[in-house]
Amino acid sequence: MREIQVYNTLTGKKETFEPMVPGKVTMYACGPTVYMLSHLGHARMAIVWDTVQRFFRHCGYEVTYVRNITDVDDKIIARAKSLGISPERLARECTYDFWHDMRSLNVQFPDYEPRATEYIQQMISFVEGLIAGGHAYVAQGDVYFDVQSFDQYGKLGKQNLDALISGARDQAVAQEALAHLKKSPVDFALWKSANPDELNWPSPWGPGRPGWHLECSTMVKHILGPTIDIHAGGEDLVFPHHENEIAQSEALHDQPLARYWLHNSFVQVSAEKMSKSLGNFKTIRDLLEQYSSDTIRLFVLQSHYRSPIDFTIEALNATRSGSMRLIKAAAFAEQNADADLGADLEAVAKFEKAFAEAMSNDFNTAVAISQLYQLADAILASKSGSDQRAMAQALKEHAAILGLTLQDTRNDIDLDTGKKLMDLILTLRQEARGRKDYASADLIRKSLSQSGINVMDSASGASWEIG
RNA sequence: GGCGGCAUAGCCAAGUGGUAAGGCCGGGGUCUGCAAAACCCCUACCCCCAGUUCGAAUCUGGGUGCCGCCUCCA
Repeated sequence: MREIQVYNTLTGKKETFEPMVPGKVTMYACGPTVYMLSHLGHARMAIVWDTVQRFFRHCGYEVTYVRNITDVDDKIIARAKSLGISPERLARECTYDFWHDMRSLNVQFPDYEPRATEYIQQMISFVEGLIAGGHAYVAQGDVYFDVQSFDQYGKLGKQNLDALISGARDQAVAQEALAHLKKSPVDFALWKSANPDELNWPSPWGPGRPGWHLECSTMVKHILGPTIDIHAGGEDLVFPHHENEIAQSEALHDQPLARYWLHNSFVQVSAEKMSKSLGNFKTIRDLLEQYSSDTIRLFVLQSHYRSPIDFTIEALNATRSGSMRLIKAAAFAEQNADADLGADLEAVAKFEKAFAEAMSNDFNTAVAISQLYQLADAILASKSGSDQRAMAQALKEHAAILGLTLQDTRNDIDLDTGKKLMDLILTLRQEARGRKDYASADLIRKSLSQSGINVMDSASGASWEIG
C-alpha cells in the first residue's frame, strides 16, 4: 500500500502514516456548529477532509470517516432566541442547509454524522468517569475538568500551563461569573447547569447541557473507539478545543485519543480571517449561485490545506476560467467510444505516478491539480482518438479523487436563455415572412414542431408553447 | 505577554540543499469572411542583511512586514 506522509500537529512534523490496523483508517473531523448558513471557510474544511478521505479510499484503505454536527451550543441558543424559535428547530433547519451545501459541493456524506444531542447519555457517563477518576469536579450544578490533573495538558497547542494560568488572569473578565466556581481559570466546563426554562437535559448534577469539547470526545469513543488514526479540523480548533478533547479522553482512557492530528488553515478576506463573528464571509449558498462546485473545489484545493487562502472574486474567476480546459479535455472520455483503449499507457502511467506522489506528500492538491492541467494539455494536443480517450478517462478518474466532476455544461441552456433563443428564432422567422420567404418560415415552424414546440401566428404576432 | 505560522512573477500558487510546477491576466503568432474557440511561443535570480555549503527560494542568526491561536469560531 502506498506510503502517505502527513503533517502531524502533535509532533510538528511530517510523518509516514501508519494506521493502527493495517489497511484501515479511522478518521474524525470536527464539523460545524449549526446556527446559520455555512460560509466558504466551512466549505474549505469540508472539502479538504472530504478529499483526504477520498484519497485514502483511492489508495485502497478501508476508511471509516466521521464528521459530527454540533447542534447544542450557546450560539445556537442565542440566535434561536433572537429569531423567536426553539434551538432544536434552528439547529435542524441549519443542518438541512448544511447538508444541501455539502451535496452541492460534491462533498461525500461521512460514514457517520453524529449530532451532539444524540449522545447526551454517553456524555453524562463520560463525565461520571472523569469525576470518578479525579479529573473533574462538580460546582453548583456545573462540572469542570480539572486541568491540573492532566499533566500533558498543552501538548497539542504547545501551551505552557503556568503561562496559560497567568495569561488567563488578564482575560478573566469575560469569565468573571465563573471564577468562584472554577478551581483554576483554565479549567473548562464539561457540563453547564441550565434553568428549567432553558434547553436542558436531566443529569446527576441537575438539569443542564454539555460543554462543547465533550461531544467530540464522547462520539469518537462510542463510534470509533478510545484511539483513532486521524483527528482533523480547522486550525482554530487546535487550542483549546482539541487540547481539551485530548485532556478529557486521555484522562479517561489513559491512551492517545488520536495518532495523527491534522489541521486545515483558513480562508481569509483582505488578510483577515473569514468568520461568522467578523461578518466578512461569503456563504456557500451565495457562491454556488455563480460558481460550480468544480470551481469552488479547485479554488480551495489549488492551495495547500495548511496555507491560508485569501479570498477574492478575481481569484475565483481566474479559477473558473482555468477549469474550462480541464472540462474540455475530460469530454474526450466520452468521445471516440469505438477507439481502442490503452494505446498511450506511458503518458497515463506517468501522470498517475506524479498525481499519487503529490497527494501522498501531505495531500499536496496544488501539485496534483497542476498534473491534471498537464494531462489536459496532452489530451488536447493529441491526434489519436484512442489516446485521448484513455487519457481523458484517467483525467476524470483522478479529478474525482479531488471531488471534481468535470461535467461539461457548456451546452446546457437554462430557461432564461431558452426563452431568449425562442425570441430570436421567431424574430428571424418573422423577417423571412416579411420577405415572403415562406419556405424558410415553414421550415422553422416544422422543425420546432418536431421538437415539441408549437408556433402559433396571430394578428398580434407569433407565440409559442411546449406541448 | 505566551505559542505557532507566513513573505516566490501584474494576480493566485507549488517548491523542504543542486540553478524556479501549474492556473489567471497580458504580449506575439497559427487558424479565420467577421468574431470566438483552439493550438504554439514569450513573461521571476524567490522581503532585507549576514552566515553555513562546491552549491540555498530551500539550512542558521538577525531585521522588516503580515497573519492565526491563547475568548465563540472550520
